[in-house]
Amino acid sequence: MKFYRRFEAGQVVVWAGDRMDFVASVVAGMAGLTQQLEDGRTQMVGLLLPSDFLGRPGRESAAYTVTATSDLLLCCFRRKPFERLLIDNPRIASRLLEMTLDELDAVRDWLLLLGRKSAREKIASLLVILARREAALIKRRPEGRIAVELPLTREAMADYLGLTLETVSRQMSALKREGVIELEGKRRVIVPSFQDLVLESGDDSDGGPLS
Amino acid sequence: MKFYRRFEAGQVVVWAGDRMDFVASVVAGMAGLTQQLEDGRTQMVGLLLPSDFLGRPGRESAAYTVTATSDLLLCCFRRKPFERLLIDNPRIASRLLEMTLDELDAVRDWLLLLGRKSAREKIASLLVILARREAALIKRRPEGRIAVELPLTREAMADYLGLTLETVSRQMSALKREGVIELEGKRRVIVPSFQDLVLESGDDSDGGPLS
DNA sequence: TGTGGCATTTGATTTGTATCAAGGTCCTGG
DNA sequence: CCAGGACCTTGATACAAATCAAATGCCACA
Repeated sequence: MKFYRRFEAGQVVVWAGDRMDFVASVVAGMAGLTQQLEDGRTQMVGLLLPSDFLGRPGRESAAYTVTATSDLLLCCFRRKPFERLLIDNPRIASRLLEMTLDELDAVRDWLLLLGRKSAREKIASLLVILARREAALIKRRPEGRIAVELPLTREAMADYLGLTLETVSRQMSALKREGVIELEGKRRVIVPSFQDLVLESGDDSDGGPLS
Repeated sequence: MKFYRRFEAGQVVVWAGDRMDFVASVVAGMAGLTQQLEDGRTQMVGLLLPSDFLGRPGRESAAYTVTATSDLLLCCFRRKPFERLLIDNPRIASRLLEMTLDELDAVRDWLLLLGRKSAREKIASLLVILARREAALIKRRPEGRIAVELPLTREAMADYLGLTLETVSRQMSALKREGVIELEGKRRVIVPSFQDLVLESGDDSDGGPLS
C-alpha cells in the first residue's frame, strides 16, 4: 500500500488529465503543479515542498501537470486504500481538511502576489516564502543572515511569479547589486538581513505566527 | 444555533483579524474576500456566491476582510456547535473537505488568470465564471445567447482581476464595441454568443464537466 | 426640478514588463 | 582540452496597462 518513488530534476511526475491512482507526500525535493493556456503560456499553481500532500482523494485523474523542479522523493499510497483510510479514520480526514485549508490560505496570498505586486516584490516574496518554509521544518523563525536553497530554474521562478525569465534574471541582478541578496552559484541565495528582504516583499513586516 | 444575517451592498461582514465566532453559507447575493498590502493595494482573494461556504472551523479570527458586493443573505451557524457537528458527523466533514478541494481548484484557475492572462481575457474569464456559476445553480450549461448578472462595481471587478478600474472600464467598452457583450444598465450583461465569450477568455474551448 | 455625490467613461501620458536578440557561463561528454 | 548544450545575463525596443486628469451619466434626496 505504501511505496516510494524517486524523480530527477525536470522529470514529469504526472501529466494533467492522466490517470492517477496514488496520492503522495513529499519526503525530499521540490515539485511544481503547472497549468497552461492553449497557446503555451504557463503558470505554476502549486509548489510542493517536503511534508506537502499531492493528489486528491476521490479524483481519478490529475488536474494539473506535476513536475519535479529538483530531485524528488515521494512517499506514495495507492488511492483506493487511502480513501478507505479516510472513511475509517476521522482523525486523518480532519488532518487532511486542515492541510487543505492551510493550502487555500497560502494560495490566497499567492493571488495577492500575482495580482498586485511588482516584479521586485514578487522575487523578494518568493525568497521569503522559501526561507519561512525551510525554517518551519526545523521549527525556527528566519532572522538576520540566512541562506535559502533555490531549487528552481529562472524559468520555473518566472512561471511561479507570473513573469518572464528575463525579468526574473534582471530583478535578481538588481537585488544582488543593491546588497539585498548574494548569490552562491545559481541555486543558493544568501540573505544578509531577512528583515530587509521582507521589507522588499511589500508584505506587513510582522511575520505572522510560527504555527 | 442557526440564524440569518442580512447585509447591504458595500457593507463589511467581518474585518480581517476580527474575532469571528460563526461560519456561514451564502443564501443570496455576493461577497468578496479581500486582502491588502500596507500601501493600500487591494486584491480580492475569494468571491462568494450562493451555496458557498464562509469561515474556517478551528479558527478564532477572520483571515480576510469580507465585504458584501451586493445585497447579501447569509445562513449562519455558531462556530463551536458547528465544529462539534463536524466531529460527530463524518459525512458533513467529508462534504466540507470536498467543497474546500473544489475551492482550491477554482483558486488555482484564478492564479492562471492573474499570472498569465491579458486584461481583455481577464474580463471575459470573469463573465464566463459568473455565467457558469449562475447556470450551475439551475443545473444547466451556458450556451448561445445568455444574460449575466454582474453585482460588482468596476472597482470590485478590478480588485478581482488584478487591474485598475479604468482598464476594466476600457475593456468592457471594447468588448461592447466589438459586439462580444451588450450592456443593460451597468450591472447586467447580455452575451450574444457564449462560445465567442469563452474564446475571448483564452481558456480551452471545451467547458469541462457540469459537476 | 434642481443639486450633490458617486460610479463610470474617456483622453493623454508615463512606466514597468514583455519581447526580441545577442553574449556569457558552466557543466558534460567526447 | 575542446565542443555542445542548457541555463543565465544583459541590452535595445515595443507595448499593455497604470497613472493622472477631466468629463459624463445617474440616482437619491431636498
